[in-house]
Amino acid sequence: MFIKNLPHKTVERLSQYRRALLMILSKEKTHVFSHEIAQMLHITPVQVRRDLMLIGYSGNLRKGYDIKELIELIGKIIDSERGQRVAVVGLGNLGKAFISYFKGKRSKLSMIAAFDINPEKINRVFDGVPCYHINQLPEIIKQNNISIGIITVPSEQAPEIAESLVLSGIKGILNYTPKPLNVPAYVYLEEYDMITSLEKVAFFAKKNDERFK
Amino acid sequence: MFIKNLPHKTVERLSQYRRALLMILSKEKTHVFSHEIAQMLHITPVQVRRDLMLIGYSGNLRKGYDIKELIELIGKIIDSERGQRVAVVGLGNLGKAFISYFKGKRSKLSMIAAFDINPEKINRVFDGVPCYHINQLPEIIKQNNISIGIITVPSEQAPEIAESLVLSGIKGILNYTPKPLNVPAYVYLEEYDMITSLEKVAFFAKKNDERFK
DNA sequence: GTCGACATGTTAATAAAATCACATCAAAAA
DNA sequence: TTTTTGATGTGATTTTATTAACATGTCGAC
Ligand SMILES: NC(=O)c1ccc[n+]([C@@H]2O[C@H](COP(=O)([O-])OP(=O)(O)OC[C@H]3O[C@@H](n4cnc5c(N)ncnc54)[C@H](O)[C@@H]3O)[C@@H](O)[C@H]2O)c1
Ligand SMILES: NC(=O)c1ccc[n+]([C@@H]2O[C@H](COP(=O)([O-])OP(=O)(O)OC[C@H]3O[C@@H](n4cnc5c(N)ncnc54)[C@H](O)[C@@H]3O)[C@@H](O)[C@H]2O)c1
Repeated sequence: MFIKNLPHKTVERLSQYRRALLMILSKEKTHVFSHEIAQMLHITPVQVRRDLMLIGYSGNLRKGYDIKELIELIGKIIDSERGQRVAVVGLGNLGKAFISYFKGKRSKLSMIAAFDINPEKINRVFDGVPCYHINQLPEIIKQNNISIGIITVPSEQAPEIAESLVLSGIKGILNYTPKPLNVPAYVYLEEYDMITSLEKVAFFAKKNDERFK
Repeated sequence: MFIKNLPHKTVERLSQYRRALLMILSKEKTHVFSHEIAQMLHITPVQVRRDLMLIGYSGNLRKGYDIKELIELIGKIIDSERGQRVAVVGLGNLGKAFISYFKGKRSKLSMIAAFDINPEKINRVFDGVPCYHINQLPEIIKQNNISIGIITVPSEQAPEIAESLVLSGIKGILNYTPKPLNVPAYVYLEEYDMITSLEKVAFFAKKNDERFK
């Protein structure tokens, strides 16, 4: 299912809605109100309703939104119909955290492979995901039609890993390294840095503190 | 130093600028142009100049911006003068990843303590950070005047940890758990979920793929 | 010296995101 | 029945963020 020009922020929230809905889904509770979703995510009910409007979903005026239906619809919109395959490069603390968190989650996304350079990790299976030597990356990526790569190697290695991923035909990269990467325009790149998040919290915590004093 | 109403996004980028600048700082290279910063972070030079304008920094028309000066100024704005102390709750994969990444980074932010419930981790030092039993949390937080908490425990435990942090007087929380938390308005809360990032990449990778075909 | 190349700094315009305000409706209560 | 309550859906508006446009300034080449 395709909806033209869904705003970036809406896409992000749809993913969050789904996560939150999966969490409260149960036999007893089949419906949910916009203000309930809103409260969970610390946003306004209007925002929720507007997002759902954009994806063309209508709730029941008296009961709210059908949780199961909504989860499915969100899937139809943000997931790729044929599924997408994912690999993690760098099976250290962060790589492991990701894989173990990912395990057992829903999905059209499947975690297919990990890569590392450390012999102790290679040819072993971590949380259901096999780890290969980094040299095998191009081969495995192509063979399995993996389209998304997550980079969690030490930052100095990040650029060469990114290049290798791109050359192997990857379509999207999620970079957890603080090293800024350069990729062609047809590859979608997202970067995240924990310290930026922390500094943001620090800044607004300090500001809040002054305000509420 | 205080600048009224710095936009959220600008605060975020200032942190990123500093990180990038620290990375390229060297004896040979003392100055940098807005387009160089922009390229590293995949934004436009105008955006960079505008942000720097907002914090009142002027560059040299011919040489660009003085890297050292700029790093310092950003610090004056986003850091708290007296410094802020940080604790990590849950010393698992993610908690460790954070601490080891944090180590050796600049800072008015100091990582003071970790907390866990696993006896094997308690009373040991990980990457310079001592780990205490979770029961000691209120005491240690208060004693050390820790104002920021990072939550990386299993998600079921997150709400009680958050409550305990709030009761101990914390000012900001960074939650890596997928469980939505509720905290009073005077506590700044930031939540991050890797899977949302991944799903975003997946969505735009798929979209890009169609566009460039 | 003056011209061209190329930065910065800033105002104005545009775009993106969030919110307001209210029409609409379904069910419970009167 | 009729009224009240409390939800959804959405155009209009406001706020926030980004980009365009350009005035200004510096230096090197000619
Ligand atoms: N951005 C963030 O939020 C954040 C947070 C923590 C860590 N980090 C960064 O993420 C990266 C990983 O952190 P970590 O704590 O997991 O580190 P780690 O040292 O635990 O893991 C790195 C892994 O990469 C492997 N590796 C090294 N070189 C490799 C190569 N050429 N090819 C494949 N694998 C290779 C290592 O064997 C190791 O298993 C670091 O760059 C760190 O700075 C980022
Ligand atoms: N949001 C994300 O991006 C993301 C990514 C990966 C993991 N996670 C989440 O982060 C959390 C931690 O992930 P992980 O891979 O580090 O898990 P982990 O199991 O490796 O670590 C959890 C740690 O918390 C400790 N712990 C358990 N109960 C505790 C309590 N009551 N008090 C103090 N400590 C306690 C455990 O002993 C363990 O050391 C999980 O909730 C996971 O779902 C989130």
